[in-house]
Amino acid sequence: MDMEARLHADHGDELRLWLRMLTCTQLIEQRIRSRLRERFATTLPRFDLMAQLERVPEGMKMTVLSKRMMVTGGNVTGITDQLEAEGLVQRVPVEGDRRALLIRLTPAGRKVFATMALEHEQWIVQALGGLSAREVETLYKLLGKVKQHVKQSEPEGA
Amino acid sequence: MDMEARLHADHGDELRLWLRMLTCTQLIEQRIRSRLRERFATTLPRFDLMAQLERVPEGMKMTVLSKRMMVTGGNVTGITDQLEAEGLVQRVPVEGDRRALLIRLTPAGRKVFATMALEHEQWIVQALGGLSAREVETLYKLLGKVKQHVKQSEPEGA
DNA sequence: TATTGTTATACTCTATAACTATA
DNA sequence: TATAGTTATAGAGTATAACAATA
Repeated sequence: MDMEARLHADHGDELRLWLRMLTCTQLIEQRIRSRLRERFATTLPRFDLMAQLERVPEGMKMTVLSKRMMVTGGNVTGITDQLEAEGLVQRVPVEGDRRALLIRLTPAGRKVFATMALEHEQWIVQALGGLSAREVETLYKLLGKVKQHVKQSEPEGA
Repeated sequence: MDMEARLHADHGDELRLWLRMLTCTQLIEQRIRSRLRERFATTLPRFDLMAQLERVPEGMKMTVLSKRMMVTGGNVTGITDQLEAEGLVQRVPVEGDRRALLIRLTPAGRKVFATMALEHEQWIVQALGGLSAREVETLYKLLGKVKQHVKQSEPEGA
């Protein structure tokens, strides 16, 4: 085997791994999406936004939320509009910067989210039920490496 | 700790793992999508459809393609229409069943795909470059378990 | 009756870019 | 000038369901 062939030799392994990552994620994600729709008439981005807020009672600025959710700002505005209209989140002025807003869960939003989150967690546990606690940990660590490396090698900007 | 608390005790691990899976996949997927757009003016589903066909020179029926791509039939028709209009795939009648069609890559499509696939593979290798060959293998195996378990516990139908 | 593929539709999610109001 | 958030737009991606032709 010459140098160049060797250079590309086992790249098929990475490709196979990527395709499997995609398949697993899509399988689970599709199920979560349809259950969120059926059970709670909501969507994954809406659930995701609420999940982000749930950890930070004082609220979160749009910019931060946008980065966390990995989508651009306009989208966060749209989802926030929906949830605010339903009384699940509220926009709160930020002292000292009149441009900024904190988005936070309302008490009603917190209650609704708690119900959804409980069931959501069960779906996940069920989906990942084929793994031992040790395997879950191993996967978590290895994907941590992937995440770190990908973020590090970001194509600039982001 | 009582029984019920123990029952739910380490479910947080599964949830954390799921969120990390989602993050990793989205990070890489977003990058792939934007590069496919910039470099080849195409989309992930279009690339995916061609990738499925590339392995099967004689072509693949719409139904099979639909299952492989994990989307419903109407979408496959749409993407196929686009690619056929560009001369990258063709619809071929199936002997013995006049309802069915085989979709296959044209020689032009095969050529175009080869170019894209080469670059695409490099993107993936780059994204997963933080892992050793051994870690790639471990991840692949563990995700294989996940995939198997999820498919097994399918909510019927599919 | 069931299956294959198509059509029509509607909705969610998304990025982009122009815009405003503050800083 | 730069930043925070909004608005407007266009397109990707998807599921659903009714449909025609064939099995």
